[in-house]
Amino acid sequence: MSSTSCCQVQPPSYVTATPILRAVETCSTMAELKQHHSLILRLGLSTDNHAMSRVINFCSKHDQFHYALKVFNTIPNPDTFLYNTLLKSHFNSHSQTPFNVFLFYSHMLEQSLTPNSFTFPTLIRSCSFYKQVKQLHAHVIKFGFGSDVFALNNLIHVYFSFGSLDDARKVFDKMPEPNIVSWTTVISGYSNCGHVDEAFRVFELMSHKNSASWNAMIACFVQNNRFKEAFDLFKQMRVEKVELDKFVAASMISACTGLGALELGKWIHGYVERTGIELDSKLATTIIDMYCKCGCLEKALQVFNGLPRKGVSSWNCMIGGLALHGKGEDAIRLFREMEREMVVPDAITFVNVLTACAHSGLVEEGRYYFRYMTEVHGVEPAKEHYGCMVDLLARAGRLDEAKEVLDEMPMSPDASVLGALLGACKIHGNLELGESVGKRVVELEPGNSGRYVMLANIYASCGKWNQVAGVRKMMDDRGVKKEPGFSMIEMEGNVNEFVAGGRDHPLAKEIYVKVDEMLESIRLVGYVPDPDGILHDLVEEERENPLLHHSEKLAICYGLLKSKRGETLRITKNLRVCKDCHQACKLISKVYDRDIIVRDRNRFHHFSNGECSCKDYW
DNA sequence: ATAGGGTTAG
Repeated sequence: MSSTSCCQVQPPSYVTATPILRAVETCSTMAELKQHHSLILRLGLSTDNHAMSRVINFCSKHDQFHYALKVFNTIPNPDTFLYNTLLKSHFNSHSQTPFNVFLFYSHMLEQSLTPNSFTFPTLIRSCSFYKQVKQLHAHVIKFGFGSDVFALNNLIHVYFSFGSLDDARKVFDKMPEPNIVSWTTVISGYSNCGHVDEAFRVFELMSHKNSASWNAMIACFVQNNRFKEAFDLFKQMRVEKVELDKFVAASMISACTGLGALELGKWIHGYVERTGIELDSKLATTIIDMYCKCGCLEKALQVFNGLPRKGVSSWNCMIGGLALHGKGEDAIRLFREMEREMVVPDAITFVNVLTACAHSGLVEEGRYYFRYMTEVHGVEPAKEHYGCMVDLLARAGRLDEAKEVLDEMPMSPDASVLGALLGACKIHGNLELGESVGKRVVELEPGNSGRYVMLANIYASCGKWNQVAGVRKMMDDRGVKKEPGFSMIEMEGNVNEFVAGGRDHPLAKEIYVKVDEMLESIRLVGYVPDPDGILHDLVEEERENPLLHHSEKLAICYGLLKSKRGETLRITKNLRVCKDCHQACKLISKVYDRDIIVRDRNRFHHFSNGECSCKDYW
């Protein structure tokens, strides 16, 4: 037998390396991986691209970009695959390690490596400038991926995210064979840019839809506050027997949150439990938020307490929910518990803690946590935190101190910060400051009708009627329409909407009879219409029905008609409840012996036995 | 032999 030694063939590394590479897959921690890594090096595989890509890929899955980069830099001849793997690792990571994706890509080209079909999707999604997208688009074509759906879908996505609808649409329209992902990307692209109707046109053109497509459209309606249409689409989806997955569940629960539709929200939550849909942290947060914002704190706490693992967002959400209900002390207690459980609070946590203080009049506590946030947790105050402090102080009547915070904040105050001060000026009757702040706010947000209304209110409360008229004229000249106020109440699975003086409801006649009866019975216990809510006078259709037929009163009467004694009425209002209705609600709760929970734009009012949970502090 | 796109929180 002749010896084979002269032509001994080394088996390819992937044959010999298989066991160790498979071992890499079974690692569960980085420490384990590092051991395997050193074993790989000892086996002489340090130049084996395949082995190294497995290692890098593992780092990628464990958000260890830093280590991935270190490994990459030791590889003598990385191939396209390795470049792709590292790009992906960077894209997935939250690491702060400085890394220039585009430099890396050009380096790859300099090594005479050609990008393949896996290169562009990641690269395109890593763009931070519009120009980069344009350049990469050219490369996609140049390297022959002009018909590659993966590359093109990513281009569509990124063009939309830079607000370039035309570029995105052009790519989509020219695609030879767009797939379901392309269509869905276009729908959510339009959605994020607020083009709901265009999104819907595209949706209707789709011949094959799956859960993701339905969800994209439902989410589109939800994100653009068109909850009713989200509900309708959901019904249709159920008829067509499309799977209700966790994404659709989450979107619909948000829709319920938007409308205050507790019953449907409960049903979907029940569905999630029945069908064993995985309750991940996002879905859990959505559910908790729904219960909080639909006025059911007990249920929210129950879900929250039942979570096996609570992430920051779950804590944030629950703390925010308590704040919304004016339960400042409870919110602070929960925050303390969060710290004990060693969950690291973030900027949002403190927004919620400070909001809780503001809504409960906990001025000293608010000041304390404002300092605490930076000193103990290293969270630098952002605009929102200053906004909370302004709100906290101003609401408590310390307008001068609020003004100080405003002047001292390092960034320029935006409309929401000034708006907080403005609202407080109204409550505490500081007309001088109110006027100057009001004018600033209007100019900062010239399209926001609420700001004009607030300014007009300030003028009205000191009898400056000429200026009130001036504000109204300014709105007309600029074509700003007051956002119409409406209230909703869910009954027998339907969401009923009411506008002031509206007569569209099928039971309008009975409702108005009930309103008259109700007004009469609260008059007997001292109700006097309070015309202070002059803002409603700014709206044509409300002028005929000042105060007495505000949407919340109509919704309550409908609720009284349709529910049994002792049942709680839950009303959702899109604007803030006015002073007159607030007073009326207190009396109704007493005369009719009903709990009434009103969620307005800012917070909850829980009326019971003649009193409100906000203690008139809102 | 290894990698890929769209949909959900505060």
